[in-house]
Amino acid sequence: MSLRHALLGLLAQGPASGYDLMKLFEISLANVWPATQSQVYAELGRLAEAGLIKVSAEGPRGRKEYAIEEGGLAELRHWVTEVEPTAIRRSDMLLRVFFLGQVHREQARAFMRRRAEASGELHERLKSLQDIVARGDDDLSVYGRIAMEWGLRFSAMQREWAEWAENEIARGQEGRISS
Amino acid sequence: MSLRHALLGLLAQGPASGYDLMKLFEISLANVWPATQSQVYAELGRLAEAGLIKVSAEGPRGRKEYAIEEGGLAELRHWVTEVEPTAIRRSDMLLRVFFLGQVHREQARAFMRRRAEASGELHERLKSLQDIVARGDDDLSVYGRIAMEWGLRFSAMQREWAEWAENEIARGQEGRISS
DNA sequence: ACGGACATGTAATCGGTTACATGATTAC
DNA sequence: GTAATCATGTAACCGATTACATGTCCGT
Repeated sequence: MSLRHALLGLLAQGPASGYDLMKLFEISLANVWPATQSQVYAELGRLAEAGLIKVSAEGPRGRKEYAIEEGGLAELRHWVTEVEPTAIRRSDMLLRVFFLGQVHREQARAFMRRRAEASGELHERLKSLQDIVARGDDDLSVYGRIAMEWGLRFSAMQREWAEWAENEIARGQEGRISS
Repeated sequence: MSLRHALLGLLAQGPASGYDLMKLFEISLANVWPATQSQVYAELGRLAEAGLIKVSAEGPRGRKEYAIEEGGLAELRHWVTEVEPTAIRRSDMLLRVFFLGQVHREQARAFMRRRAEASGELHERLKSLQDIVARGDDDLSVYGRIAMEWGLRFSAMQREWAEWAENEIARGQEGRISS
């Protein structure tokens, strides 16, 4: 139930409407916790009902601005520091790796080559995003930079792994695998 | 809809019952695609109805052994080689990083220290698992090793990142962040 | 005889995705 | 006037989780 905490986290930086929050998701959290519009509005309703946030202002077009309450801040801090992050992570990429024995060895190598390529592209994309992102020493910059660094290291690691793997598969020589 | 392909992948290695498949999940795919018992039985029913697998034998206690069909193999191979793996990955760990500005700097450092620790433990756990896993040159060993290598590199990368991050936070000095 | 493993299923609930639906305000 | 943007909501569906429910076979 992390969408709830993503919303609390954004509201902790200041009041916002559902519409504002959607835009914030798109620019800041899109890569770590994507959310859809229907989801955001529904969860805001639940959060308000639970008393963790409240409608702080109403504007034109039925705009409702929400502000975080003390209970919401407490819940956010508790979740950040005391709830252990999820350990297991589904990966349909690694799932495919397990079944690479079902295709020709050359196809398996092409799979790895493509993975290396995609990771390289991600790495470049993040690097150019990094240049745009604020380089200040405020909280958001410090922690945003730390999250960004994870992405850079991850994409680099995955690219190197895929290249290593392509090579590893080649060592087994050509021909058909199984069947 | 990857559970479907996980099942096809396992059945591609040979016929099995729902019960067998559950055990296979636990030992081999638990870390990349966990599945529950109810899910497995339900999906087997759907796969059989779609003609991608069929009941190949019936045994005691209502045991139904499933075997993969040609259509199932084709679907599996198509999914492995031609369907692009999911790019975005949710991470409630990184989501927490974004909101670390909401807690004391010392708590943020403790968070990173704990992450480094957990990644180190994961790394060790995988290393000992590696020693147990078959070291042959058959398909499953080759590709199992490649997936394992990903885990080793990932956990190492994450540990190094967390240590770097803990340091990075320290550079901003002590005291309260925001609020 | 009995316990543990084998074996299959259903029901309720939840979080997430996609699509649909509607309307108000503002800038040009 | 009108198009873009602002703004909120509902409904159907899907995959995954948790809990419940039931019964059989095998080894000792």
